[in-house]
Amino acid sequence: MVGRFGRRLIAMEEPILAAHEISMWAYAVLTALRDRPMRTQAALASAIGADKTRLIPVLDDLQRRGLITREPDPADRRVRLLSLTSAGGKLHAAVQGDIRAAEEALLAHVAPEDRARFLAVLQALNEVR
Amino acid sequence: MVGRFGRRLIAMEEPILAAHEISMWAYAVLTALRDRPMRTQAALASAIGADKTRLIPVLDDLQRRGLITREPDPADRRVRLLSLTSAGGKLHAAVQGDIRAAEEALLAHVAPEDRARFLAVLQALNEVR
DNA sequence: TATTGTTATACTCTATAACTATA
DNA sequence: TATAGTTATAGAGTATAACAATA
Repeated sequence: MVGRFGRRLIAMEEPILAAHEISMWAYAVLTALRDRPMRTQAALASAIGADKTRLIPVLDDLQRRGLITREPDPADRRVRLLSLTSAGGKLHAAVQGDIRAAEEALLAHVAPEDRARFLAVLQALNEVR
Repeated sequence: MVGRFGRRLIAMEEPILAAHEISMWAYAVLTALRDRPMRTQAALASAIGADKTRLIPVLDDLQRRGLITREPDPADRRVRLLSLTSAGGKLHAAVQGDIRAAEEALLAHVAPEDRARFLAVLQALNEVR
């Protein structure tokens, strides 16, 4: 059931991401960087559960489109300082808004008191152990 | 959250399936055939949301291990009649038992009244539209 | 020598197309 | 000719290993 629901959500999000010309990984990057800038690409990769090598083309694209900054740290020129540009922040907000609206529409089929309980249990299960 | 929970469940199930030397697709096949035998491989594939071509090595293996039968229909020798053997049924029951036990252990962290509600909402969300 | 990022390579999963056999 | 199943091939997505730059 969880698998089916997850696939349903992904199917629901895909056209939204496509409309903003952004991949799921790119969206994950924007979300992570909105929470806080990162000092290394490896830290970003582990934060979103991705491999560092498969993040590189994603970062290349985001940088080329002016959605993130990616500069060598003057103190240690091996590492790349990553942060969101204002354009990146705006795009993230737009995508997040669309996704939340779609989620709300789906959750509208559930009674409000069940809805809150459902989300709380889901969160609790994710925090077990 | 749903994605994270789904990945967690998959990670939980993987060692169980591996212990029984069975893949996730093979388990899906056994489950579908336990519910009812199938008249064609294509019907089985669509029942479990798989492509018919990627089912073939799975069926080859299950047949070789004596877990399913797979015989040409005498009435139309193009189609293969599929059903579970008793060994297949036993293996499915064993795997399902182990998976259910692991799920119960996880759900034990949730209050019993929340648990039923959670599963009901999950099912309802899957039935929307 | 160790670490960050990058590139090249290989591997897994999946889908598409071509083929065989039956009808 | 049309359909069920099979095989061969190609395409994503991902991970592993080798490499370059910097410390």
